[in-house]
Amino acid sequence: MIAGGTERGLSSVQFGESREELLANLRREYPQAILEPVEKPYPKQLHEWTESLCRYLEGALPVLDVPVDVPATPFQMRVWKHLQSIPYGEVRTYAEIAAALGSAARAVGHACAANRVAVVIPCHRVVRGDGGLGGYRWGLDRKRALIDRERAASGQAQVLV
DNA sequence: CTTCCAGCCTTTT
DNA sequence: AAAAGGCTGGAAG
Repeated sequence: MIAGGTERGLSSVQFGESREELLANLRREYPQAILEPVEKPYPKQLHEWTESLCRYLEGALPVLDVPVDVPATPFQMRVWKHLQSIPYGEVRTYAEIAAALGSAARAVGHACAANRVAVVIPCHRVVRGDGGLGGYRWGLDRKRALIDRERAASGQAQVLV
C-alpha cells in the first residue's frame, strides 16, 4: 500500500503490486504535486495517520478517525461520510446506503468508485443486495480479503449465506 | 435464469 | 443542453 497526503489530511491510499507501480499511479493522479518519498523526516501528522491506519487494519483500533483531503462533489461527501459510519467488521448494501441518503443505489456505487482513499473511506464494506460482492476498484479479491479479515478480527460469526 | 428499465450522479459531447 | 454509463435493484419475461 501507499499513502499520500497534504497538511490537511490523507489524499490517496492505494493498493498495488509493487513500489514502482504505486508511485507511478500516484504521479498519474497528481501530476503537479511535488512527491517527496518520506523515508526519514516523516511529517508528524502523516506518520500518525498511517500508524492509525495500520493499527486499525489489525483490529487494534476500533474507530479510524483521520482527516482526508480529497476533492469531492457534495454528494460524494455525503456518501463517504455515511460509509465511515459503518462499524469495523460489518457490511452494508448499496440499497441501504441509498435509502439512508434518499438517493439511488447506482449513484452510490458511482460515488464509491470515485473514492481514492482506501480503508479510510471503507468502500469495501458495501456489497450488493443480492449477495454478490459488487465491484472494487482495486480488485474483488482484495475486497473479499478485507471483509473477511475484518469480520474475523471483530470476532463475529461468519454466517455467510 | 435472463432481460429490461427506473433511478441519480458524473463525465463526455 | 443532451446523452451515456456506472462497484445497483427490483420487476418482468
